[in-house]
Order: sequence, then structure tokens, then C-alpha cells
Amino acid sequence: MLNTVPPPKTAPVLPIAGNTCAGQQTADTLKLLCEQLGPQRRVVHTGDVIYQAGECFSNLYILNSGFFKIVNLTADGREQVVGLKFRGDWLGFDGIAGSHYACDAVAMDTGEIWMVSYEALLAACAVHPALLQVLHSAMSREIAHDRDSLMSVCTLPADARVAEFLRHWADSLAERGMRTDEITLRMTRAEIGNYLGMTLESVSRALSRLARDKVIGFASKGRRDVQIPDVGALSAFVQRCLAPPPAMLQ
Amino acid sequence: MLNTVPPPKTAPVLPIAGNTCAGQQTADTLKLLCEQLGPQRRVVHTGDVIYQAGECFSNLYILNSGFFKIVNLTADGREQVVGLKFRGDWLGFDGIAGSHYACDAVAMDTGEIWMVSYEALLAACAVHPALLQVLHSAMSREIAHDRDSLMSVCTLPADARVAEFLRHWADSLAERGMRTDEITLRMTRAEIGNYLGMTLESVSRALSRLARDKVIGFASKGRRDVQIPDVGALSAFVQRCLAPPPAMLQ
DNA sequence: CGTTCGATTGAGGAAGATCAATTAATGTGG
DNA sequence: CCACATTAATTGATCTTCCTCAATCGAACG
Repeated sequence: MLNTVPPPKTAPVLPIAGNTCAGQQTADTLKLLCEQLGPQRRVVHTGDVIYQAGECFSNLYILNSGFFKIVNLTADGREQVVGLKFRGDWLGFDGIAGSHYACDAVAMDTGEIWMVSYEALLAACAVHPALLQVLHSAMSREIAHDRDSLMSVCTLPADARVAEFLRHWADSLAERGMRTDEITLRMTRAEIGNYLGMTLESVSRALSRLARDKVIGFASKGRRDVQIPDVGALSAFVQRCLAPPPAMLQ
Repeated sequence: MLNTVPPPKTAPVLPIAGNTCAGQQTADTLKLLCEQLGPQRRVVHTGDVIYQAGECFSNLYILNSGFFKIVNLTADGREQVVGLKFRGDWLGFDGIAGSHYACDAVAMDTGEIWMVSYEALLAACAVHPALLQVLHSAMSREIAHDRDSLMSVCTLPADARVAEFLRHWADSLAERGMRTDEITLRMTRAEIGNYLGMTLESVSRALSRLARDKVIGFASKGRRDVQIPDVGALSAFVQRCLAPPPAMLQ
């Protein structure tokens, strides 16, 4: 259940944020949103449910920090992670059309979300057209990215899918001005596999192969932290997976 | 387990859907859009490209009739159908964020599209808030549907994916007040397979099995027309694919 | 009427799932 | 702090699904 009472007395605006260029755009956009909307801030923790499928839609959420997953659930009991969200992303668009949220949004880490009622947002957009542009851009990015996800799942073999997953995670962090040389996956192998349409064993094997090929490394303690010395090497690995098998020289 | 917090899961609430006449809602929305926007109308034919990846974004398109596919293309040459669009759907949302379209939109049939410049649309929305709601609903539906697609690809075996594809196509037609007992697929087996993440042979085999099980039928002439006597039978087939193999009675 | 493209069907093979055993991390109560 | 239980991850062995390759057939078209 959600914390109905936001506990932050000490302003927990954690993120390192982009003091330099990387992540500046995200920071600027968040600043604009915060100033213009005066959203209700809330700190969430791992496992907290932001909203649930079927729940009445009324709010959108802007992520100031933390990592979140979007989980879809079918009537016949299939459950799947269909999206991952980071700082600067929005949650809740799926609820606009049907006036009920269509999936679950769950925190995978401690984070801060900004809640704004959709009605209030529209009112604010009427006054500040820039807000509308920001909103539409966020929705547009989500549509474009969802298509890329479908494409990865449909066209890449398992190993490449895992590599591409890591690459995208690292890119997302980079865009937001965060470190990418060592990332902490907030998901179990089972969750990653679920998201990528494969089993947890296949994820594990793929990661092992990536590590064996020195494309990634594992921190000494625990296999949840992944070292990515060179993001480009991940892209190269994906291409290698796609390349036709080397012609037999005989 | 995916959720650390087990909340009582309510079944996803279905959209309002069936009011009096099937397709009335789509028709009403189109009427509103046509009146308020005075869009430029254009008739397109099979193969016509509405917009292309990389092209400068400036227009959105509302589909009055016809069938369209959204095709994604990667730098390394992979090409995939990532969406199908029908009457009442919009094209071009993917271009808003990056000011360039992110994929190709291609007509699969003769149809009529309404073109409206994004700028003009925003101006009209400022005057008629109902337009903004329509726009957001369309984007929201697209986001929700893209997630459902990802879910189908990730969680369903090949046969079920084909059945689900037909079911969704039929449902889409029904929502728009069109016939569903006999539908004409505008795509080759190869395109369907590409969309569903499988080979054309697998699509063909799946369709043959569906026909053998009398879930679908083929019109006497040509195999492009599919008879769907009962859409519910398609759903049942999907469930049968998911059901565990019947316990051996020994 | 032959050519071409799309669809079907079969046989064999490969990628990945499933099943199972082991090890590593995390947590719990004494 | 340690013994124990629990969950996550790895790795191996087998099995299934689906892909690949190939042949055939039908429909559309010039």
C-alpha cells in the first residue's frame, strides 16, 4: 500500500543530478515542472505501489529519483514487466484513455515522485504552453521507446537482448548524468527475464557470457552490480550476435 | 515473486466500450475532430508512405479509413512492424519528442487520412479543451496497447500469438462497427510473422492448426480472407495454449 | 501460358526452455 | 556471532519449440 503520509522532514532530494552538461536537460525540465505545478512530493521505497491496474485514474507522476517498473497483468494470470522508468520519466499515461490505470507501477528502490492531478496539469498547461510541450514529449518518448522494446524482443537473440538491456539502462543513466561504469540492477534475473521474454537461466547464462567476453564485469561482492567499462562494447556485442556465423574455411 | 507487497488485485477494468451502436464513439470523435480542425483530407493507397523515419515532424494524421502499419528500422538493418492502425487511430506521435518521426507509417490499403499540423492542433486545443482530451486519449491508448503487444510477444507461444493477433484485429474492427465474421488480412504471412516475432512458416502452421480446430475458416478463394465465426473461440484457443498439458492418467 | 510471388507442408537442426543440482548471498532466531 | 533457513544465481543435462532449409502448390499478372 502507499504511504499516505509523506514522511520527508529533511528534504530528501537525493539525486546527484547533472551539475555539468549531462542530465542538464532532465534537470531543467524537472525544475520547470516543479515550479509551475507545485506537485505533491512523496518518498517511496522498494516495493511501494504507486498505482494499480483498475484503480481510478486521476493523477500523473513525475519521477524525481529512483527506479520504477511497470507491470502488466492479464485476466488469465500472466504477469509481465512492460516498462522501466527513471528520473524525469512520467507514470500514469496509460490511465488517461480509460479513466482507470491499465497496469501497476512499482518502485524498485527508494525514490521521490511528484504527484500532480491530471486536471490541475491541464489547467496549468493552458497557462504555460511549455508545460504541454513537456507533457507531449514525455508521452511521445514513451511511445517511441515501447516500439523499440518490441523490436528488441522480436528481432534479437537472447544474448543480444540482455546486452541491449544493459546498454539501454546505461544510456538512460548517462542521459540523466549518472554513472554508467558500474550500475546496480534493481531487478532479479527472473524479473529481467520476464521483461525480456526469456527465462532467468537464459539471463544468467547471457550475463556469464558477457562477463567471459569482458564486455561486462561483476563487482567482487554480489552479482547485482554490473561493471560496464565501455558501453560501446555492449553495442558491438549485439552486432556480433546478429552477424552471420563466420563462413567455414575448408 | 514480482511484487513484494501483495495487494488485492482487482481485475483490470475494461473501457466503457459498447454503448448503443458499435463504432458510434469512433464516429463521434472523428466528427468532432473534423469540425474543429478542418483537417486536410487525403486519399492514400496500398504502399503509400505517410511519413518516414528521420523526416521532420510537423503533422499528425487521423485515420478516417484504411489500414496502416508502423515500421521500425534500426541502424543495423533490422526492420519490424511495430504497430497496426485503424480508423480513428492517430499517426505521428512518435515524432513529437525528437522533432523527427521515429518510424515509417505505410498504408496497407486504400484509405483516407486527415492531416493536421501539430501547431494548429495545439492552437485548436487551447480553444476547445475537448480536443485535448481526445488527443491525450489517443496517445494513452497507444501506450497501453503497445504494452499489451509486448506482453503477447513475451508470454504467448507462437500459436497463441497468432490467435491473439486475429482476436485483436477482430476486436478492433468490432469497436469501429465493422464486420468481424470475415476479415481480410492486409498483410502477408511474412509481415504477420515479423510483427509477432516469428517466421512466416510458423504463422502459416498456426493458421492451419486454427483452421483444423475450426476456430477460423478460410474463404473458398484465397487464404487472405479469414472467417471468424466466433471471436470467443479465439480467446479460448489462447487459453488452451497456455493451459498445462493434461495430466497423464496412468 | 509461363513467370513470379505468396502460402503450405515436411524434415532436420539449433536456440532456448525445463528440470535439477550446487553455490552464493541474505536474513533470522538463539 | 553463529547455525540455520531462505532466496537468488549459476551451471549442467535433457527436451521442446520454433527456425531453417527445401520442395510443392496455388493465385495473380503480364
